[in-house]
Amino acid sequence: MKLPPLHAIRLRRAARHRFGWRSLRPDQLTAMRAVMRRRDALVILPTGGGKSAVYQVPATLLTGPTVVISPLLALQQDQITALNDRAQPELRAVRISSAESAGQQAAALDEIRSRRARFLFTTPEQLSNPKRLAEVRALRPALVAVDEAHCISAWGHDFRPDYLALGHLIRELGRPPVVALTATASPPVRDDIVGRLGLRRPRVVVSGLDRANLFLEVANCATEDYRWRRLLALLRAEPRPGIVYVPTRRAAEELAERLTGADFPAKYYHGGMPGGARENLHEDFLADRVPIMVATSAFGMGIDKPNIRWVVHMALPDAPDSYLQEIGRAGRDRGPARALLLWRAEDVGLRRYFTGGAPDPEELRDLAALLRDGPTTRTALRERTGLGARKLGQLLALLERVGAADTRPDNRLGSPRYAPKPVDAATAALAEAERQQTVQRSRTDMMRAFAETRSCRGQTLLAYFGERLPKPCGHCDNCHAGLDAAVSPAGTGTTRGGFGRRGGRNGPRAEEPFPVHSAVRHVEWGSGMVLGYEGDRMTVLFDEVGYKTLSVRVVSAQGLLEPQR
DNA sequence: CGCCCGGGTAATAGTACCCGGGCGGTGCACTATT
Repeated sequence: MKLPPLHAIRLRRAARHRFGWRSLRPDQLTAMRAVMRRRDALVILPTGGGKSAVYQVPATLLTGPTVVISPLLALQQDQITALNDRAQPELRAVRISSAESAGQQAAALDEIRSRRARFLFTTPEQLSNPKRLAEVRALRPALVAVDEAHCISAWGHDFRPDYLALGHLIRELGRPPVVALTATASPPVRDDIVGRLGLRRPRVVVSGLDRANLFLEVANCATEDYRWRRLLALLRAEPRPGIVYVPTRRAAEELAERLTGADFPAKYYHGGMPGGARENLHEDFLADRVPIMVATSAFGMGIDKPNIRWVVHMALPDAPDSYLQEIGRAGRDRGPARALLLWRAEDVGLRRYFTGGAPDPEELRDLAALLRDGPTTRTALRERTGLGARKLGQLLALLERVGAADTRPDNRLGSPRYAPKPVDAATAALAEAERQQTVQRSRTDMMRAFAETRSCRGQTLLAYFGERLPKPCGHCDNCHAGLDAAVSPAGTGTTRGGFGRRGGRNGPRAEEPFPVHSAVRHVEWGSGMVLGYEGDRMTVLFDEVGYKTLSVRVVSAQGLLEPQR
């Protein structure tokens, strides 16, 4: 039964007739065909790489509406507007969120029911309301698209706990096929998405993460003043617009003011600003009315602006995940763009703080005990424990992880039948928290290693994401300086202009004892996955201790790793 | 974890240092007032 080509034709036709897209790229088509065969998919494509099309085109061919779960209301608004401007009336998009009145929500459901609209945008928080879930279920969705799916991993564990329950919620929707979409996801984040959403043998589509038009530069700044002067140097040399990322809200406000005073007109943006102001700034930036945006990490998700010429980081990001996401906003028009990281060792302190400390074992134990009294709500638990919503969410996520808590279909929380005793649950949850923090710290370590490397930065960054760049990237400061060749031992180093000396052929080589992506075991750190090689260094991601960089020579000489099936 | 700031002390006039406390990111939804 060779149906796929037929789907390809139908998909291309739908893309052309329904949306006016004249061609589909192979990776888009691959993902769409998986959806048409009712298979789950995990799609990792750069923003602006036609991610939305992956669910929008199949949605026009399926019988039944498509539910789009997306993290930010502002982002949803943009997508809805784009769909309604472009698509035909019966393919309209509607939304259910806190921004709609009860009347508008009812009208939205009605439009879907009567087939005057096909896309329903909503949030995980909406679906976690049992009444809402039942309403959406009654619409018999044919497809669920989870946009910005990395939020499951980045936010679910503490910040927005409803993200963690998304898999359960989708099951309750009748479990239509699920397509999860994101611009960047490292291997553990991918695992987290697949696991949390309960994706079944998903088709994984990853497009190349390497961006040849993006020049990567890093400077270690001994002083704040040097950091400032490097920023000014870039601003004098480069066209606008651009984004300056800072670690705190206060820094955003102060730096914007300082820049404006120095004749570099800048605005600031952070999560503490009123919604209206944020919306206006967002619009102004998109419309080229803000030449320089100084912002915290609140700014940027879903910004699909082609002409951003540079992104500067005024501090070390918490992980390569965030870094790649943020620099990826530059140069979408494929024109030359710069990513400049200005960091100091002191930056790490703030990251350590954000990683958080150990939870209180007594609080964990008491909470586990309360859950055994029978299913209850978050609100009731908050009242009985006196914990804040945020903290409660964190503790519950940990207890769930160790089998001491579970979420019922009605969204109430209880204790599974064979749950461990509260004391044991607390011990296990504490260990789990420690593991998560260790992994998070190792991510920051990898970010720092990226900043400090004298090898090709493109290769280093991609190795973190489990991708192999066969040759030095040629678009980073180290490649440019010829450092990669000068410094690395008889490894990946090639002289500039001499790329490809070692070829780009696949397969393990003598100096690469384990294939990339193969499973290994370390005597002390347990099981892990080989992510990549760079000169004499190899990067391995361990389940328990996170990312580690090892010397290949030492690994081979001392037999530190062994292959694992 | 590491900063900034304020207050105290030491020491001898203007500055140097220590110590403790506070602060630091990301958003949904809901409620209560205007």
